[in-house]
Amino acid sequence: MTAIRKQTAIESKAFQKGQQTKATIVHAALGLATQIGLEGLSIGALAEVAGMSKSGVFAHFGSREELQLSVVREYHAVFEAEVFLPILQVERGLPRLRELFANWTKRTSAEIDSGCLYISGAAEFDDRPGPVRDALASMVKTWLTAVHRTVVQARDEGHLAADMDTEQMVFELHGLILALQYEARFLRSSQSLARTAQGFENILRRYGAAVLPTKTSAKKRITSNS
Amino acid sequence: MTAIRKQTAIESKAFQKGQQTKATIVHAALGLATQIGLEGLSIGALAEVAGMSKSGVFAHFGSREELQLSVVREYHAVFEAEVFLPILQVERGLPRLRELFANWTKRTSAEIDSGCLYISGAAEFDDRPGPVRDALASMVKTWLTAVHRTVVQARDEGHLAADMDTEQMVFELHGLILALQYEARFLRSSQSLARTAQGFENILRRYGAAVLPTKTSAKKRITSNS
DNA sequence: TGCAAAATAGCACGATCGTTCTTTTATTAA
DNA sequence: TTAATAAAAGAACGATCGTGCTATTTTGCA
Repeated sequence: MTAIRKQTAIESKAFQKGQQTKATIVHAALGLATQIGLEGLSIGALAEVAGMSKSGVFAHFGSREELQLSVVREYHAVFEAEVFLPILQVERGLPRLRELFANWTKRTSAEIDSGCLYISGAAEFDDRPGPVRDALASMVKTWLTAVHRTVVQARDEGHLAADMDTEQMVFELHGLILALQYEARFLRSSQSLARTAQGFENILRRYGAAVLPTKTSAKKRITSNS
Repeated sequence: MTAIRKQTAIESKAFQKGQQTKATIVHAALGLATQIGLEGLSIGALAEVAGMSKSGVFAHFGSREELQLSVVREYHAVFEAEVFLPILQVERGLPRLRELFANWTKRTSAEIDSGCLYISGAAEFDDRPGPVRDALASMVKTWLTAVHRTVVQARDEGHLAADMDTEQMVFELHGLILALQYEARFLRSSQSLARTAQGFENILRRYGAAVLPTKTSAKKRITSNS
């Protein structure tokens, strides 16, 4: 039974306890970072909430910057799994665009307790060059590109005006999300969610969405529309 | 001549050297805070750029928090003088609203080198209760109220649709500014300024601005319009 | 010019920061 | 079960943080 296993330490999954606790640490670090910011994230405080020693935490990353990068990557994975991947199940065009914005809104507003790292990180690192800033900007651009692609698809499906400015629409959608985060999270305004939804409808109307199906009836009405 | 002056130290402007250097310190602190954030602002670094000792700087405020509050108040004064006060010279209605947004945009985009404290501060203090957060939120609300008042005036002048949602319009305008700051300052996008201007025109059109006078011809055309 | 008070500097404190090194504990493979 | 190795802890470092205390310098008025 023991002789059967011939795998070396390199090709095996051996010594994987570290990876597991590292994942736990990164998860805790993301929670801290979304509350007090990536710059406010300290190894000492992280060790305390993780129930470990400072050096124990530190050994997993080798530097504070690498810890920050791990947190950014973790947030990217969470954001992708929660906002982006689900919309691929919805048919292209306006339905998918609606689903995208709904998820995006949900993520931003649900984060009244946790905060959006893409937004707080931008404020913290817009004057701080380095790998963390690069990673953040790269991931945000990736996401905005995905948003743009979804808009283009909606236009190509005939759900938006053919001569519309797709990048302009992405810019305005982004503004709605940022205003939602700002007014809901910082100003504690309770109406931000409704204003965001209304703003989305206003933008859709302007960019030539002939039919404005509701989220529930979107899929069937659009297919019979194109 | 000397006997005439009977003022005490309290009612006189005597010993005002301190006020002067304090103003210099706050000005330098504002420069630092807009670059590295209110939380990143340290007394040691501030003393260095001010050419003073740490304790010399500290004595003017008594605490770090009071220093942060002074910086916030200073930014409020700068913002008011630069963005708000000038628009009062322009006649009420759409012309003033245009001027307001132009100044706001200018302030945000010109701050590609200095940063907007209302935005970075919101990201830093949305989860940090205390006097600094309260001061920031209060001043932002004051400004947004002024924006709303300007919108209401434009509607009452007949320059916007009578049944429009004024608060919704302020929300969307705010979103444009936030998107401008985000994409210009963090993502280094060169097109943000044009997108912001285009977004403003789109919003104006949606909220029923019948005539869309250019900035230069705004004043005369509007008076003959109402 | 001299005197009082304000303004600034100097110094030191406890705390926390990121990081390095050494030692101990936990885990895995043989 | 034992040897090898990963994982975690412990301790200490230089630096910087905010802040208090005590001198020293500068300022403003008589």
